[in-house]
Formats: sequence, structure tokens, C-alpha cells
Amino acid sequence: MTGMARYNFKETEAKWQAAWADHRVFAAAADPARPKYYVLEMFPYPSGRIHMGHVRNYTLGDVVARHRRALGFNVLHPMGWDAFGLPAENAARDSKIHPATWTYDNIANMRAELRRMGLSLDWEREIATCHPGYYGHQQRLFLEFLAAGLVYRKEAFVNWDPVDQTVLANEQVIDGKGWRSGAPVEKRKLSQWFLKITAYAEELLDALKTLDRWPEKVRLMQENWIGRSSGAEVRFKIQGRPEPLTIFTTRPDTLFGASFLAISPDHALADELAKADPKLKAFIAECRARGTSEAAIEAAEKLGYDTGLKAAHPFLTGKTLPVYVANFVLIDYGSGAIFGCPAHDQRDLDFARKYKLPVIPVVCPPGEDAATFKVGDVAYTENGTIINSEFLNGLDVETAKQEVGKRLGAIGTGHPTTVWRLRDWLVSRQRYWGCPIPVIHCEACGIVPVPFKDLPVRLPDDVTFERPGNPLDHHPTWKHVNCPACGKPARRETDTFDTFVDSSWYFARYCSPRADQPVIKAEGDYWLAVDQYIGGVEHAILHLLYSRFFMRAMKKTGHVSIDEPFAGLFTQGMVCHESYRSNDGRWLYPEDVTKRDDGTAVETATGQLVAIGRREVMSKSKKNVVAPAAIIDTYGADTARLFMLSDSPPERDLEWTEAGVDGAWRYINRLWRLVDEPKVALPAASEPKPAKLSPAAEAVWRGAHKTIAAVSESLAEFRFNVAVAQIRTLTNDLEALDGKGPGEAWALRQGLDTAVRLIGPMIPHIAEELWHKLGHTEMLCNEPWPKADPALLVDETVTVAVQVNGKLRATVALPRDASEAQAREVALAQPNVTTAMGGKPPRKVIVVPNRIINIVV
RNA sequence: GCCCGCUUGGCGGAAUGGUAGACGCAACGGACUUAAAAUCCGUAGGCCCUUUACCGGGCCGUCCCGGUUCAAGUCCGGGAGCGGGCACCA
Repeated sequence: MTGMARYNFKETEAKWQAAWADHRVFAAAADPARPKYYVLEMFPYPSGRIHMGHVRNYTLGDVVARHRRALGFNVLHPMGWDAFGLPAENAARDSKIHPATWTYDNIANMRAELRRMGLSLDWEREIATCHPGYYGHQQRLFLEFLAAGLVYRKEAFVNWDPVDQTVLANEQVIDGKGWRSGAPVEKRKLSQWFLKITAYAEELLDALKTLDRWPEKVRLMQENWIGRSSGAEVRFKIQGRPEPLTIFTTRPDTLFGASFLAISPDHALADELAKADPKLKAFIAECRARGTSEAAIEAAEKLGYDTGLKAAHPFLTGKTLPVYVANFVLIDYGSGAIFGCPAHDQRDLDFARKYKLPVIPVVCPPGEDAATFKVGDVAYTENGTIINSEFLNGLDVETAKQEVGKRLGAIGTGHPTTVWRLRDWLVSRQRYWGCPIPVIHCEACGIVPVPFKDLPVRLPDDVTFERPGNPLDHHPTWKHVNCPACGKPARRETDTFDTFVDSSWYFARYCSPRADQPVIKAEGDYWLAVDQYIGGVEHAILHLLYSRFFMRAMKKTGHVSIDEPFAGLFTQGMVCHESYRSNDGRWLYPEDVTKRDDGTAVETATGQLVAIGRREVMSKSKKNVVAPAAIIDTYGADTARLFMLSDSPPERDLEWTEAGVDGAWRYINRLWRLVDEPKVALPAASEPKPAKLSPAAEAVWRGAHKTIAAVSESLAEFRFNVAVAQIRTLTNDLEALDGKGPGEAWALRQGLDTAVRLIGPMIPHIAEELWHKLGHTEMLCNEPWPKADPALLVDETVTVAVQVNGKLRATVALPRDASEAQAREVALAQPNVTTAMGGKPPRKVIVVPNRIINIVV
């Protein structure tokens, strides 16, 4: 026996990683003569270690990249770092490490870990968003957007943490409190920078229809997020005031049912009235103090304050409506003011009951009597016949909406309009570790852009994190500059960009990562758009929407020629694991737990029984994490990759199990032995097909071609788990072949070549090694994808199922494409079939060629 | 509240409207071994019939109810459970 020498993954993986790097196999270059394919996985935040989610993400991308490469595409597959962000500042505060040091050290660690995965990446294009060579170009883009009218600065209410003295993103406000300080968050009006994403609201919505290689789910989420509402704007005259009050409604048909108007506490009119009305002022303050969290809103009562103002109904002479300030009216949706129609809107109804306002039904449900129809505790929001509404009476809701629109236009008090849920993108953050916003505030000149020649505006290195607030603002000298326009002393903007800005164009920068402009046009025109983008569904809205906006803005400013950055999108599932908890409530890492045969588990160190929790997404807080580095040490990258691809479809969550990893490892060793210790001497690769093949050899040979066809299709459809299963079936068949019959050695070699070639994108190191063991001299990663011979995909004899009344009674072997008469005859001759027919004559026989025969009696 | 998705053996999952359970994990029986690991062979949805055994056969079965069809895991309608997105959006 040659011995069960196990496959030495350490040596092999290192060897091929070095070979690929030495030959610059994956370095991409634009070549207009070849079709391109741009594969991209969402770049990681450099937290310090790669996690299983990364392993899954990059494995999926690598399979696509290597497969496309084999199909003859010029593949671009780059990697970089989403390197700005708050954790670096927290590290600085907590551990006194400079954010830059922390970040670059983490990048070095993670790059080393990623390299061990054997990914077909072009590392020469690596970028980090915290590098001035990246963010300087981002500053230039911002200034060009500013010049193009896509940027503005305005006062906005923001979440302000009074302890940390910083603005917080909505996601950082938990139950109305700052996530770090725990202090109640205040609403503060601050001057902030905005990108005018709403300018593209309609386009961003309409273009979703063209993204036919995006998941339906993501398109829907974006559609809801952009949120188009059609309705009407109505201008109400207010008694004693020159200016009308403009409201927005989606239900202009219910205008005759209006019983009040309500404006937001943040509305300019409320502000103005509050100056003369201390009670109103107090009411507004109370509204603002209320939490913005979901729970707070749920619990919050609908509160209103009657301003005493009276608004005139546009169509009912003499009828007036009271004007309230109400806590549930949002300032930044529509016009920040509404009319309330209690009969047909639940919230308005609740409000009306509370403040004893009239409830006037104007839509009568089908089947109800208009004279007696009343609204109780539940507003009626469905379609019906309009009543109590003058010229609208008798119309349905839709027609009435149109009619009101026309009438409002005719008397000049309103018009049909569309409003959007989408808000402009607030990009300023009071943080250090981000891209500085490149403007200068001058007393005399106002906002002055930093001249291009002075870019990048670099972050200063010498900052302190002892004081709360923005270190850039505290810096003794950084912000003091002279105005580029008038030369007088001025102040540099100390806000930095939201890190979502950094990730909104990095995929374009990869096209020309060292260029002295954001994107070299020719390079971008060749490589963009990204053909296949892969990442977590958690970015389904923000990152993807911002990037779609950025491409349009970059097109407008002449940097790219496309609107849509990602032609294809795939959202992968999460990696899950059981969680373990000790008696005393400590979470335990899987590596500190020993599973026993009876299904229970103990803490290895203490022998104490531990509670096994349900499988859930791996998270540091529950310690149900497995470090990729440890798995690669023990089993190798190929095993980790194979497990990631096996079992679960990539869009679903995957449970990481030790047993599953063992299974992948076993398969890799089987594959190794199959080539390393073949049952018979393999003929040379060039050996022609022998004249005679045994039936087993014939079956394996045909099977190899069927596998090529099936795997090619599965890979194209992202059904990697199925592709793995198909290749495993082929290798099972190869193992079963004893190799002694005529042509079997030849068929075995054909099958092995095929199996190794097909599995190459998934487990590239061992595949490369086996490919050479099989006598090939080219690197597998440079070999073309095999083609299935269509003639071998169909068998001479097919097994056809025979049903009687839809129930399977027999299977029969028939020549392929046998005549219907022959099929029928053979089927009816089956003893089992005649028994099932019970002596009755067939009423009908359905013959689906090569598949099924159904006899109806 | 609005919108969306999912539900198949002990588990992950396969299945162009056409033979449900491919492939794997776990399990069980056996071989090899002093032993273990590794490896190999075999069993395997449930219930039942036939048989010494093999071979065979029947009924049920893809969350539930109903429908379309020669034929439904798959299509249509209704419901339940689980999961996700948005949410005081006028």
C-alpha cells in the first residue's frame, strides 16, 4: 500500500499562492479587444480580523471571477478597504493608538488573512479610503458636485449627543439615547452639508426597472425607500394673514371632509406664532424633547395645540377650519402641513375624537346608505362613492382626485403634485477619522471651495481625543487658513464626510487606482459598470442607493458614462452558529466547548454542562464566532471555501458546523487520493478515445459531459451548492469505476480532468496541484472552461415512468425518442400497469416523449 | 399598520407542471485494526403486506384548506407559522 498520505494543504496552498502572485496571473489590464467582466465584493471595514461573513462573500466572488476568467473574459477583481469610521476613533480614545496606526495595522493583518484564502484578486489595485490618494479625489468630486448644484448647506434638525458633543446618525440613537454616552439625544438645529439625491428621486426610482439582474427584494426595498406619493398641494387662505398655508395630501378627494389643518412643530409658521405665544413655545419644546425612537413614537400620544388661526375652505364659502400645531406632522415630508379628514384617516380620526372635531363622511362604502353611513372608531379608507362633497358627489375616489386637482388649478389654490419619501443626504459628521470637507468659511466671501491645486485637504496627524467633540475643531492651527478668494483670515470646515460617501465610488476608482484624477475616462468606460456585485443584504438600501446617485453625479460632472454602477447584484445570506452559555451566564466561544455524543455540551476547561442556544448570526457579543484564520490553519483555505459553497444556497443563511467542515475536508482528501493513487495507470491526456468502451466507461464518459453542462448552468445561476453536488456525483462515479474494462482507464482520465477543471474555481489550490499531477503543464487558472459535447448529453435508452391515473406504477426502458405507439404498447404490457387498470380499457393515454406515460382509465 | 419573502426526511438541501428526497451532514450495521483515528462496504421518509431470505408490492407523505390539470412540492385562491424591510410619510 502506498500509504494513506494525507494531502498536505499547507505546502500546496502556499506554493500556488506564490505561483499566482509571481506570474501576476490576476493583474488586470484594459484590453478593448476582449470582453471584460468586473466582479466585485463589498470591500471590508478594516476591523482587524476577517470573519466568516467575509470568507463567504469573497469565496462567492472568487468562484464567479475564476469561472468568468475561464470563459474567456478579461476579469477585473479588485480589493480594498473602507477605512474611515468611528471604531478607529474609539480605539484612539480607549487605547491611545492613533486612528491611522490602528487602521493601517488592521489592514496589514486582514490583507495577510485574505491572501491565505487564495483569492484571484488583483492586489496591485488595492485602495484604502483613508489614504489621501483616495480621499483627495473624493474632495475634488465634492467640489465639482457643488459647482454642478448637487450640494447645499442648510440648517437641519439633527440628533445631538450633549455628552459626546457630536451629531449622531439615526442608527446610533437607541431608545432616544446616544449609543456611546447613554445620554438622551436632543434635536438640534445645525448647519449641515447635504447632497441633493432628491434631484434624482424619479430617475432612481424609474431606473430600478432596468436592473433586471438585481434581486426583486432589493429593488422593492429601494422603491419603498424612495417612496413616490401622488397627490395634491392645496393652499389654504388663513384669516388675517397675507400668506396662504400650503399642505400636501394624497387624498384630495376627501377635501370636503376636512375638519382641521395641522402643521409640524418645526414649521416656520409655528416658529413665528410661538414668539407671541409662550404656551405654544412650551408645546413645541415638548414635542422636540420627545424621543425619536420607534418605541417612543409608538407610545406617543397624538398631541395638538390650537393656534386660534382659521383657514378658509377652498370650495366652501364661509367654512373655516382650525389650525393646529401637531406633534405627528413631519417637517420634511410634503410641506410640513396637512389637512385632517377624520372620517377617512385613522390618525386624523383619533385626533378629532380627542379634540372634539367634526367627523364628516365623504366616501360611502359600497352597499352602505349614504344617508345613514357613520364612522365609529375605525376610519374608512377604501374606495366608495363620494358624498357630502358638492361637485364630487357620485364619483369614485380615483375620479374625484382628478376632479379636485382640476378645480384647484382653476381657482388657483393648488395643483396635483408628487412628493417623495426620500430625503437629501446629510453628509457632514463632526468626526476626525473621515474625509475632510474641502471648503473654507470666510467672513467676507462666505463659503469658498478649496482650490483644486490645494487638494487633498489632509487630516492633521497631531490630534487629541481627550476632549469630547470633534478633534479637528480642537486642533490649534489646522482650521485657521487664509481665504483663497480674498486672502483674509478664514476658517476651514471641520466636518468630515459620512463614510457612506467613501464607499459610493470606490468601485470606479479601482479602474484607475493611482490616477491623478478620480477616474481615467477610458479606463472607466472599459471596465464599468460592475458586472457582478456581491455583498450582504444589509446594504440593500443606503450604500446601493448612494452609489447609484454618485454615478449619476459623476456622469454629470464628466467622470463616467454610466448611470447604474452595478449591472448585477447578488445578496448573500449570513453565517450562523449555535451559541453556548455557561451556568453562570457567560457566553462561551465554540472552541471552548466540547460537544458530547448525547448532544449535550460541556465547557472544556471546567467540565460544566453548558446551555446550547439556537443557531443565529455569528456575533462577537454572543461569542458564537469561529475565526477563519484558525480554520485555515487546521483545514486549509480550500476546505473553508468548499464548505462555504456546499450545502446552503448562497442567498440563504448558512450554519457553520464542525461536522460540515469535516465533510468538506474528507472530500478534498478523497479527490486527492483519486488522482494520487488511481486504480489503474492513467493514459496521457492526449491519448485518443479508444475504439471500444465498456458500458461503465461509456457511462462515466457521458457523465463527465453531463456534469460539464450541469455545472456550467449552475454556476451561471449562482447555484453553487448544486454545482458542488453535481461535481461530487461525478467523483463518486469515478471512484466506483474499477478501471479494468476496455476504455475505462481512458474514461477515468477524462473524468478526472473534467472534475478537477470544474472544481477549480471553488477549491483552486488543490485543483491546481491535481491538474499538474494529471500531467498538464499550463496553470489551471489559465485554462479555458470545458465544453460539453451535446451528442453525449442524451442517452440512447431512457427510463420512462408509467402512471395510471397519475400514480406511478412502473418504469420502462425505451429507446430515446421512441414512437408514441411503441411507448404506449410497452407501457400497457407492464403487469403492474394492467393490475392497476383493473381490467378497464384506457380512456386516454398521455405520452410525454422520453419522460412519462400517463394512462387514464 | 403597510410591503416582501420563506415553510420538503433527524439536519442543510435537490427536483424544466412529469419517477419527491440528488448531493452532503448526523445515525445505524459491518470490514480493516491489538485499539483508536483514517478508510472501505452496506442501511436509511412513515406505515403496512408478501417472503426463511432475497425479489417484490400497497397505502400515506413536500405547513393547512380549497381549486386548475391526464399529472401539483411546483400554478391559482384562502389561512397558519416563521423571517425580513419600512413605519406618526398625510
